[in-house]
Amino acid sequence: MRKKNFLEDYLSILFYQSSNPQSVADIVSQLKKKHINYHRSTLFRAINRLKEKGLIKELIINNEKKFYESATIPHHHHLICYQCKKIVDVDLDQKEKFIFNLSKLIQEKYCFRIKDHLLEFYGLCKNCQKGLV
Amino acid sequence: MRKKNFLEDYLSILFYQSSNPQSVADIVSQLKKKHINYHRSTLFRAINRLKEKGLIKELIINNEKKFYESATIPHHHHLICYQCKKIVDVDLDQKEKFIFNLSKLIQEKYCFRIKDHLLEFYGLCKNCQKGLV
DNA sequence: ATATTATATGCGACATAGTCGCAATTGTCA
DNA sequence: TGACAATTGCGACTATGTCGCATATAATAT
Repeated sequence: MRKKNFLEDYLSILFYQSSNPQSVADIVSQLKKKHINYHRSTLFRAINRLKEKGLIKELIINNEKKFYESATIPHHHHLICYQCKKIVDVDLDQKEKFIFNLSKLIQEKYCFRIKDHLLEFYGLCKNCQKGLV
Repeated sequence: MRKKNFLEDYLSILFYQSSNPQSVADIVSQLKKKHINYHRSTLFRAINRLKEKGLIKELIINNEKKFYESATIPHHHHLICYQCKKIVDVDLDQKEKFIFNLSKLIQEKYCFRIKDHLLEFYGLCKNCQKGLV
């Protein structure tokens, strides 16, 4: 490693501080507000580097673009609002144990070595429920 | 309804018969093999119509493109192989009850009205496990 | 039988996400 | 200082998906 990368450090902090998963587009607009301009490809590359280094994790929460969050956040799941697209972290102890057991059952039945899983809930957040009444 | 749509019927059958979720790209290449040529936009539109009619369901299983499967298939979950990208349906009774209970807990804790959920497992299928040894 | 009309289609433009190669820049270290 | 490795900008490219417009076509009403 020869050259120090300010952008990576900056993004690390940004991901660390943000409470919701971020897309590259989110990052771009946040940087724009602060008058920090990088070429799109540079941002994609920096984020890929962070991912390769294991500092952030890529999530699958919609099929339009990629979302990332800090890898320091413990494994958790998301509530995704159909209406306002907000993504909220879920934290409930009961989940993990069940998913662990379920994984074991599946490994046996399907001979599939499970490395990771994805559990997301879709619906309407508190705010958007009001809007519909 | 004025004009009968052959493409929709054709796609319905195709989705109904396919055992794995299909992307539009998958559909295109299947049709190409049979020398059936439609413009890309036509296929996208036909698939969207099927989705609106509730005949197929859109899945979120990776963040590159959309996948669809017949809506007649009962709700289930997928095993997705990192290596060969194969998508396998999982069927295990225990899941549903747990997810139902979990949903209830989340509704209470987060005031989030859950309409749908997504549970996918990622890892290595039987075949790709062999390849790695 | 013909006119009407809603729907389906092709074509192409456009938007967005993401990748890649190349050249130029820049920090680090010897 | 000079060499090296990594970062960056730029632009071309691919892929997915949407949309508007003109045209074609099947079903319906007259």
